[in-house]
Formats: sequence, structure tokens, C-alpha cells
Amino acid sequence: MTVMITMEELKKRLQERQCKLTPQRQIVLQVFIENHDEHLSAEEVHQILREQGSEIGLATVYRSLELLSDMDILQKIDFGDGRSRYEINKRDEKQHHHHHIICLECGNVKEFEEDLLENLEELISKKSNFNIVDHQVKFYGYCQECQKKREN
Amino acid sequence: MTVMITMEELKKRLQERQCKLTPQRQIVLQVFIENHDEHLSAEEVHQILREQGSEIGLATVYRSLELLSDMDILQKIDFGDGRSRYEINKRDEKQHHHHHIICLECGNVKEFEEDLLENLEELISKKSNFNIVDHQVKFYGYCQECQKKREN
DNA sequence: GTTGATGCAAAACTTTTGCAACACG
DNA sequence: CGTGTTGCAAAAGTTTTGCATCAAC
Repeated sequence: MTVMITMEELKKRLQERQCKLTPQRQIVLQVFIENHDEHLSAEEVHQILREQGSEIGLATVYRSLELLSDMDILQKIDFGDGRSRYEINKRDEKQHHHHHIICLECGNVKEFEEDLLENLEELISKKSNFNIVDHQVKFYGYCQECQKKREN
Repeated sequence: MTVMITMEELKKRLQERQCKLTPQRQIVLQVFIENHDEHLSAEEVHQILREQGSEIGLATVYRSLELLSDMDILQKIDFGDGRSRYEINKRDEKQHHHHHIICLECGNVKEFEEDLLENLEELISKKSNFNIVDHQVKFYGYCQECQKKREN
């Protein structure tokens, strides 16, 4: 079972660092809750909120994204398309990692869950003398549709 | 044994795509050969070349980096510091992948070689229906020095 | 009132592009 | 000449910042 953060918890966590749960921060997080399978850029979040009638400013979106990332509620990712993207950090009991497969042709991103790297993390920790706390894996290739197109 | 590309080979490969081996492209590659353990940004390459007395323009550096990346002579990487970085693609007989461990405190980047993911690539290929051709792994943690600092 | 947050505009950065000039067979 | 390349300046795009105003306790 995956669980996302609740607004209650967000409020508490924000107060811990003397921050407020403002309507803007709330709706930014809401966008990610409602689009938990997407990897949204700041501009896209802003767009979505504007379409919903909000008058939030782009700078506020950026500031909210940074804050939520610092708090590990969002995760910042880079797919090499020139802008930062964010996704909500789902937490389940095992703290599963999920990673991305990126199509080199159309840019489409697919997710996959895999824990095979947990062991590796330990191994690398010892070898490198780093205290490793996280990892990110990206696979690059061609999605099924683009494979078909390439055959022609 | 790792082998880097030679200027001879570069020239040949450039001619294959109707491109020329200009002095500018040559010195850009030279920077990476001489700094094969670094991950340089466009601005840094430009800086280094200017210090060496070259009058190369920044736009030319960008264009060279893009060309060399397209040719798989350089690899573009992103460490989340707001600019693209590049490193030379070393080729050895086994086409080893090497990956990065990034210190969350000081930003220091260390490399590690590991082939454990080759099998994984195949597995994911089947599961996802992607034709996977490459992967990139980043570990995040704290380097030995920053661990010590944190203990105080 | 004090503190933190917002929106706007401007600024800062990185990267790309248009174009006249150049290089070289 | 012709083709591809360069350097410069301008443009484009993303992200950050300064600041006056606002909101909430």
C-alpha cells in the first residue's frame, strides 16, 4: 500500500520549520496528489493552477516546489529536457524506490519499481566510504511505439 | 585497459557525417582528454580554453559539446546544479559503465564502476517493452570528509 | 505589530539562434 | 565558388531575487 502525505501532516511538518500552510502551498501539493503519475515542471504546475482559476504567481510555484523538495515531499528529477520536473514522493512501508525509463525518440517516461539496487547501495557504501542515502536510476531506450516507427 | 578516442579517429568519424575537424573542435576534445577525470560544464571548458590563450567563442563550445555528445564521444550528465556537464566516454573492451556518487553536502562527485546492472537492463527491457540502450545511475550521500564534519 | 508569504517585475543564468564573415578544398 | 564553421550579439527559456504589499496570529 502506498501512502501519500496528508494536508494535516504537511501542516505539522511545515510548522516544525516555522513555515505556514498557505493556500498556495496547499494547492501546489494538491496538483501532485491529483497527478501522482506525472512528472510536472514548474511551468506546468503553474499552468494547471491557472486553468483551475487560481491567481498564484510562477515565483510562488518555484518557491513551493523548492520547499516541498527540501522536505522530501516532492522529488526533483531531471530528464534532460532543460527544465526540472517534480513528482510526489510516495512512501510505503518498505520505502520502495521507483525509477524511470525514458524514450530517446519521443521523450515518453515510464516508471518501474525495482529493489535490486538496495543491496548494491550497501556494497557501494563500503567501497566508496560514502554514507549513501539515496539513488536514482534512469534507463534510456525506445518505447514500443517508437520501435515500430523505426522499423518502417 | 581504457582507451580514449584519438584525433585521427575523430577526424574520420567527423568526415563520415560531412563535418570538419576544426582547431576549435580539436581543442575542446583536448580539454576532456587532459581532464578525463572531471565533469566540465560548457562555461568551464570555455574558461579553460580562454586561459590557454584561445579565442574560441562560448557558442562554439556549446556547438562542439553537442556534436561530440551526438557522436558518443562525450557524455552529457546532469548533477542537478543547473548546468549540463560533460565527460569523455572511455571505451574499454567490455564497454564498462561507470556511474557517480554525489555528496549532498559539498557536491563532490566520485565515480564507481559496476556491471551489476547489465542483467537488470535485460530484465527491465522485457518487463517494459522498451528497447533499452543505456542507463545512468546516481547515488547520493555524504562523503567521508562531510561525514566527519557532521559529527561535530 | 511582527513574522513569514505572495505577486510582480526585473535580474540572473544557461543555452540556442541568426547572421555576416571566414576557411579551405 | 561552395560548404560547413566561427564569433558575436541577440534571443529564448528557466529559475532566482528584490521589494512593496498582504495575511495571520
